[in-house]
Order: sequence, then structure tokens, then C-alpha cells
Amino acid sequence: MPQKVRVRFAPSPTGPLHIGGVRTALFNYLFAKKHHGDFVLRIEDTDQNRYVEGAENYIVEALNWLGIPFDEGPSQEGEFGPYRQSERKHLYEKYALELIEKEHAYYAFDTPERLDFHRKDHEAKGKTFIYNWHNRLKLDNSLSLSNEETKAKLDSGAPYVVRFKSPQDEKLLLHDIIRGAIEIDTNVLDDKVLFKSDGMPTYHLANIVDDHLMEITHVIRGEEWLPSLPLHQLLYNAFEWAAPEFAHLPLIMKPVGKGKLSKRDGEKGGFPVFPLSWNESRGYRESGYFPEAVLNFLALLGWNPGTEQELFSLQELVETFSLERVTKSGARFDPEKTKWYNHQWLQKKPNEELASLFDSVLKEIPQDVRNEGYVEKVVELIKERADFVTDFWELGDYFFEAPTTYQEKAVKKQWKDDTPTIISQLTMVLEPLTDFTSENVEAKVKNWIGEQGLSFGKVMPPLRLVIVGDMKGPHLFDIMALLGKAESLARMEKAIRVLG
RNA sequence: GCUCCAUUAGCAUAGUGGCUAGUGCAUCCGACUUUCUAUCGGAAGACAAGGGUUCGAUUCCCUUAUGGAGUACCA
Repeated sequence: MPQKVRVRFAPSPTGPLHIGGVRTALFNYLFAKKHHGDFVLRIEDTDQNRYVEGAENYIVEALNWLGIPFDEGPSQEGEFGPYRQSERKHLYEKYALELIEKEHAYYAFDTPERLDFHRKDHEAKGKTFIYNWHNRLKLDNSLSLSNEETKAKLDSGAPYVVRFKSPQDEKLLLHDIIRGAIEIDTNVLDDKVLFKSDGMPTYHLANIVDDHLMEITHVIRGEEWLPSLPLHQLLYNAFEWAAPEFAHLPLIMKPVGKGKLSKRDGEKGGFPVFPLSWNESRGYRESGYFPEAVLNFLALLGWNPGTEQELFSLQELVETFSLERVTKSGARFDPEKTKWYNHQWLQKKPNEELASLFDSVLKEIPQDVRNEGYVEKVVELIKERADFVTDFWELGDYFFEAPTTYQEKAVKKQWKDDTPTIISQLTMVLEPLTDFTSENVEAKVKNWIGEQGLSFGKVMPPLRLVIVGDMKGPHLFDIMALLGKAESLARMEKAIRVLG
């Protein structure tokens, strides 16, 4: 019977989740749901020095906002809890000892200062200090010391760490779902610390132990972990545990320049790098992005379905996703494209929903101009050219307030000596209309232009200026119809007074 | 420096041992009987370089270059 798929997202609560972390979470979620498995959130807080207040809540809130909640995690306990490593602290030591027992690990007493000295010393000579087979016997540890000496040190309470004894002269054949086979020579590996002198495990130990205990079947994480894969594989071997499958996701790179995407890029480029706001940094949510759009662009960053479809709902992503179709190389982040995704999702939203979102910025506008579905009709006309709900006001302010000023450049270009006369005559044409629909007004105006032997250019642009105050907006007659006869005529008369 | 990973147009990517290398964003140009950051139509633009293997390579192999990651008692 095949094992149930279980994946985990294991962030460190050292700050807000950034967009790369969110994508890792998303891919884990998609993979889990595709295979009807479990998505586990595990908080990797083994480094007390880097703990940041509020970061864990932030992570949970971000996942919820995006609609990719975890099945098990803190405050959502399953049978594999607890889900914070700090609360699992007591578990790890015995595994470290087991490895020492099996001679896959050893005690090391070297002080951080001493190691630092070695590193600096090597660096000065143009060499790299690696704590492993070639020098471990010259360093201060239970391999170089006799059993008695080691015991004496331990008994005296001397601080120690536990290091992994990486094997010598072995060729390790690793497998990654995205990258395929990876071969590595164990001689270049160093003896990583597994257990710290403060009594906490390092990431490496805690990670392997927890993944095993939590019955994780697939480890899907960022490419920055690829160099740790040999160590992790070796640890599974040492414990004689079956290793999960691994998939290392490509990194998300800066829009311009070198390196991976960072918080500063967002500040420079004026786009969010966090799902939710964090202190001064605005999040995608606060910038007006829909969770659907964020999910959508994130999914297509480093993954594609192999078809030309670009717009996916979460459900469609779950159905279509596969790790085999994840790209191998880093993906440069394109903030422009994220807007396009939001634009697309905005078009899909019902006018009613958009209107109610828009309504909240409209609270200063008197109720009587926005009753009877007026806002919905406005939204219908302007949404096509909007990327965000927050664009609506800029795009359609004239639906709520008559122009108080007229765009200068347009006035210069469009407002000729005879324009006031034309507009004035036009008011008289429109005055008797009882059926003030877009089609009817359009027919009347065009007809009149024809009768007068005028050109469209002489009438239409100034008329737009008069109604809108600017040379923008959707089809002019749609605007006039929605504003209504009284308001349209009032604006025409006002413009004649103001612009003369 | 060392180790590992990658390399199709400005960006994200599809794809193939052999027809004009496909798509989206961005760009430019047209159209919508003259608004537009919308829509529609069109255009331009790529297989990093050099060696092999092969009848033939963007596709397979090697080298170089470039980019990325790691190299902590951080994750």
C-alpha cells in the first residue's frame, strides 16, 4: 500500500515570510492536495537568537489569506505534534547520542574563537578551513582524545557540540525530483554541527529527525538547501531510516541586477516582496492584490503546465501541478507581470463584489449619488482598464464629482473660439430628450453633427473635456447616459461659464 | 578559492536529433469614423561561445564563459 503523501513547510520565524517562502509553501500545498496528502506547518525556531516576535503569526495569517491553510501545525495539532521545534527540544538529544553510539558522530570541544582563528588563518594563506576527515584528529574532540579524557571533559561540564562524522572516500549518488541525479564526493563535506552547546539541535539534525517522526514523504524546499542534501542523505543512512524524496525549487531573482530577490529590491522597485504588510513594508494584500492573483503569478514563477494556459484558480493548480514541470534555473521576478495577473483576476470578479470593495473608498461621496447600483454600473465601465480596485477612483472620479478643473493641455488643444457655441447648441439638442440612453444620445449627437456639417473632432473631444474634465475614460456616451441628462447638461453649462 | 546547480528574445517560459523555434508580459506600429495607461490587429526580437558525436544538433558529450547557491554552535 502506497504511503500517504505528507509534506511540510518549515519556515524559521525570523521575520516576515517573503515571496519566495510563500511560493515554497504554495508548491508544497499544491503537491499535497494533488496527491490527497497532508500539508504540515512546522516552525523551525531552534535558533533562539534570531527569533522575532510576531513572525509565526504572520506566517499563519499569510497562508490563510492566500487560502492555502495547513492541515497540521501549531494550534492545529495533528498526531505528530508539537509543531514548534522549541517545544520538541527534549526529543533531539537522544538522536544525537544514538549517532555517537553508532560512531557516526562525535563530541567536539573546540571553542568558537579557536575555530574562527583556524578559519582566518587558513584564509590568510589562501586556503579553506574544513572541519572533516583530514584534520579532525588534530582538533579538540572525542576522536582525538582518549575515552577517559573525553569523559573527564564531559563530566567537568565543559561545553561541547556534537559533530557528524562525514565519511571519507565515498561517492554519494543523490536524487532530486527536479534536477535528477547529483553525484558528490564525500571528501569535500565537512563535519557539520548537529547539536549545539546550548542544548538545541541545529537545523540539520532537527530537520531530519522531525521529517522522519512526522512521516514526511516529500521534502520540497528552496535551492539554497541543495548543498545540504548530501549531509541530509548521510544522516538518513546513519539512522538507517528511509529518506523522503527531495525537490529543490529554483530561486527567485532580482528584477534587475544580480542575486536573489530581497526586501530592498521591493523598496527600490516600488513593489511588494511580502504577502502582508510588515512594519514599513507594504504587502501584496495592502497593495490591492487579490490572493488569487498572487497565487497565480507565484505558481507560474518556476513552474508551467506545458500548455499555454496562464490563468489558474487554486483548484486548477492543484489538478495540474507536478514537480517534474518545475524549472531548474532561477526565475527573475517581473513586477509588471504581477499587475497583469491582478488585472486578469479583477476582470473575472463580479461587479457587485468590486463595487462593494470600491465603496469603502467612496465613503465621502454622498449616498444619494451612489444608490441603486450606480457604483456597480460605474465599475462595469471602468474596470476594463484597471489593475487594482485602488485604480478605480483615479479612473472614474468624474462619475461622482463634476469636474472642478479641466486638464490644461487638453483645453489648449480642444477649446476653440467657437466651442462654447457648439456646446451650447448641443445642450439644446439634448434638452428635449426623454430617452437618455447611450445609444439614443449617440444617435442624436451624431445626427446633429451631420446636419450642422461639423466634424467629429470639433465636437467630441471638447464634449469629453466638458463631461470628464480630462481626455480619459470609456465611451463618452456611456458616461453621459450613466450620469443622466440633468448632470450632463449641468456639466456642459458649467464648462461654458468656466472656460468661456 | 572550493563544491554543487543552471544557461532559449528585455523578462518569464514551451519545444524538438532534421519542415518558417511556439506563447505571455514589456516594446514599436496600426485599427476602433479622431480620448486612453483599455480592447483588437500587426511588427521586431532568442537556442551563451568553442570543440566534438552524427548524414544532420538549439536538442547528446566535453571545455570555456556567465549567472546562482552553499561553504556558521543561521535556518
